[in-house]
Amino acid sequence: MNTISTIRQPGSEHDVLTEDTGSSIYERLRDDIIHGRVKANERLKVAELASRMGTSTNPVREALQQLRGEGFVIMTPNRGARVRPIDEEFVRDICEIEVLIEPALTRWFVGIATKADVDELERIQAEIEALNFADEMKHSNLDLQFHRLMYDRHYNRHAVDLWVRHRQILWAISRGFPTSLSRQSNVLEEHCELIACIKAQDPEGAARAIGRHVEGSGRHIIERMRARRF
Amino acid sequence: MNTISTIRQPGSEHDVLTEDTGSSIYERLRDDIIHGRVKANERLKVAELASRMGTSTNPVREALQQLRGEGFVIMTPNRGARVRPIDEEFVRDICEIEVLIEPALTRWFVGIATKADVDELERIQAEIEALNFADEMKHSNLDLQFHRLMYDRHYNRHAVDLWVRHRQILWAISRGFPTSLSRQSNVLEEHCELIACIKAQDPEGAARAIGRHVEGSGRHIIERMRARRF
DNA sequence: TATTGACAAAGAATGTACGATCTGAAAACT
DNA sequence: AGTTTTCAGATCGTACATTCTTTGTCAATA
Repeated sequence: MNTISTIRQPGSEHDVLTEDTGSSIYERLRDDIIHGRVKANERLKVAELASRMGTSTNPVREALQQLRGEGFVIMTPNRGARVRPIDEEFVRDICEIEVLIEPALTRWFVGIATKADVDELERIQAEIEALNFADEMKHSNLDLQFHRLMYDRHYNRHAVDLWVRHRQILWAISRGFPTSLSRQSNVLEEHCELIACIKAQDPEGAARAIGRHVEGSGRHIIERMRARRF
Repeated sequence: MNTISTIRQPGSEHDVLTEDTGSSIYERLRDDIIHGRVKANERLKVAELASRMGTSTNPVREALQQLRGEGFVIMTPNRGARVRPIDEEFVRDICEIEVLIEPALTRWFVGIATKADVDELERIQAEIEALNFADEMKHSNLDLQFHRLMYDRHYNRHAVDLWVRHRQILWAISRGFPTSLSRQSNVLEEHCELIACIKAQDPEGAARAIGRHVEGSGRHIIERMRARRF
């Protein structure tokens, strides 16, 4: 039923609390991994992390277990945890999965979208265009609103959760990366095309549009990752 | 609620050593959740679980964190862990995702399959037919071999991991459920159709076949779950 | 002399115990 | 009756013990 948002949402309003409150030692570890601040396959020693985080070992252990469950670290018995590499392949894999899932979610949305929904999508899109990528965080929030409007009511909560998680990862990776001008115009164009298909009650067209959207987004992130290499 | 996890699994095919070491307390908890031996949204108290498992609280805490990462339990700060409900919707959700992913994996396999691969598939299929669902565990292993042959070499490790996890969940749920005769014949037929499409180098046909296979499997599990209700 | 093997010691992960802190609800009070 | 207080129960954090892995040294042999 409504397992609504029992899942934590690190994205929106973080920071500020920061400090060593330990509330986010999981997030700090996750961020370090995603952003590549710890090398791939590097060993994660609990004692070392604990002293760095300013806590004892137990919270670190539990954070590592959670990350293990999410697939970010790989643990072998009596041999500790290692960082799962977050490389271009990882991004490609995630995006390929999303290329399969998001069109399905979108196709369903076309069937249940009301006039109010379309109006709301156009309103958000207008805001996005007005902002014009000036503020990375605001843009991300608007983009999230845009897609959330389509997916949030879907009955397949598991698929939506997967989408949320993948999106968080991709966003964390691409945070700080500048968006190229060509990608900017593509994003706007793809959103508009999507809205047009929804208006026209064209599920297949909408699915294709979102497929291109996801694929383009993934390609852009990978290019940025390659560029950072130097 | 009394003897939740004290039941020994007779056919547990784990390689000797695991036994009651730390990782198995994770498996026991996971099994209890998947099989519905703990009620949905029921609170999981670490001390209680620890005494039942015969260990101290720390291993339990870490197991819970891992389960949290995998989405089986929901944790809120200072308020502990609750069981995420594993119901028909959950199974349906997982299957719908697999209906999207597995055809993609299969489509790719058709492009790289060799004659040796086809021979191996046919050999396994012959074994399955010879066994004819006489031994649930053996059948499951053969079926796993069959699909693993197709997926294991895929470049998208993330998608394959997702498939493995989903398969484990579905298998854990359906373990002990008898397979209806109609489902049995469908399984054999779908496998053969799949092999035929691979031989004929027909990716789309193979994708459709595996799609039906997954969908039929999911429907069968859900029907069995409903039947158990009474 | 160089290589290999055993063995001991350091390092790290896992398990146990206990104290601190928070939550939830019943009991006491105005 | 509604509000506050109190207290048991549970979670979370710290410290320590145990067990396993890894490393480094030294001796024996070719």
